[in-house]
Amino acid sequence: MTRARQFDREVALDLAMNEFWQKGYSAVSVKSLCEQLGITRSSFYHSFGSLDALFEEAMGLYLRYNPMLELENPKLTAIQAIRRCFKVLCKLRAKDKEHRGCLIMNNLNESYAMPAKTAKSLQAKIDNSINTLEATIERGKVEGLISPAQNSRALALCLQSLATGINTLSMQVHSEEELWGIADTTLSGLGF
Amino acid sequence: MTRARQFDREVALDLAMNEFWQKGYSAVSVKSLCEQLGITRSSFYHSFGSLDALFEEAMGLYLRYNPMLELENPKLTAIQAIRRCFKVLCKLRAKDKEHRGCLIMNNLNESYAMPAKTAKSLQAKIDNSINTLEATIERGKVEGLISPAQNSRALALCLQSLATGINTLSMQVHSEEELWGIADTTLSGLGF
DNA sequence: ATCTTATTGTACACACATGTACAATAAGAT
DNA sequence: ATCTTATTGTACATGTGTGTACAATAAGAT
Repeated sequence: MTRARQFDREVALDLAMNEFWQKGYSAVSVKSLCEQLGITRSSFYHSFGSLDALFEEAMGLYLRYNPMLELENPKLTAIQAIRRCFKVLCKLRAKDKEHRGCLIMNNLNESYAMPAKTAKSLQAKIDNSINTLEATIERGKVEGLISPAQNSRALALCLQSLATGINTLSMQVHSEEELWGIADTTLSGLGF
Repeated sequence: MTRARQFDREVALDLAMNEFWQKGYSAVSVKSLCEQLGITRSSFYHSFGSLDALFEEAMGLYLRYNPMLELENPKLTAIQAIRRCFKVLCKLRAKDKEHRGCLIMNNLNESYAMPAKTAKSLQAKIDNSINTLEATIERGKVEGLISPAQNSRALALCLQSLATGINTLSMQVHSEEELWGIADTTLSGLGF
């Protein structure tokens, strides 16, 4: 019917995700990606449309391994889920040999270099994380594990702050034990 | 004796600091700075040597208003100093109309784009922050306000994580009360 | 064998940025 | 008035990146 693509789109997307993760949005160019992939820019624009579109796709791929997904695990109580979520986060960050932290957080401060739409999409992912945490805390109240007197939104912000802190610190603190120490101590202090 | 400089070096440094703060290291160019200052690149290189050297100077200027300086206030106990430090941080971040977060933290993930020396200098500032926190906790132990059974390094990492979290969250959460809510709740949980 | 069409190759016309070189300038000391 | 010297103006040579345009290619359906 039509000429077949000569490169693997999945491989390209994976490379892009890792480039954005390691180097950050503004240090990734269409040209450098194409050189690494051995394809022409012509092919690139045809397959991905634009660098921003690819960045969006890369974020999507990245979030397929989001520790926050643990929060939706129905077999766990809210508190178990939250603790599990942070445990997985610490393990994931410590396991990363390149200590890249979190793709989403790392790129938040590069919003300025992005088209407004892309920057908003990035921020929305963080809002979404806060909302998921808040919903989980609400679930904990229903389960009777968290006092209804607590402010769910405020607690969710504490947890989001903790996640951010661990993500960033993981770039300099490489031991899973030390990272989990931060999470465990802070979570316990917050009553989780 | 010799021809006088036709622009204000302090003004230029201040502009540079704000550019690095808002846009991040890799989005700031010698050219754009010069255009904003109305000077030639020739003058720029003469006065500052290089963009990296200017970045170092800008970090120095930025850190003159570092909330962590509260930790060295001799009139406060270790715990008072730590709480004051976070109070000041929240106030500072909320007061920033542009919600830029922290210059140092924001640029950590752009390390890849910097010369190795600059990246190390940046990371050293974070290490230094952790060490200052740890020293303050040690002081708290001497003062009898913190149990000697606590792991100072681990607690310092918790606080550094909290500071990072607040810095980052402040880009999306603009209310001082909400930011201080995170700090206060987490600090209390940690025993501060 | 021919046709359709997504994909690929090549080229153009820009824009932005870098670092250096060298001559022109001007402030103030002699 | 002249001299010294940091500063400034202008130019060069180069590198990197962007987005588009158009022709060449090739896989598979007819």
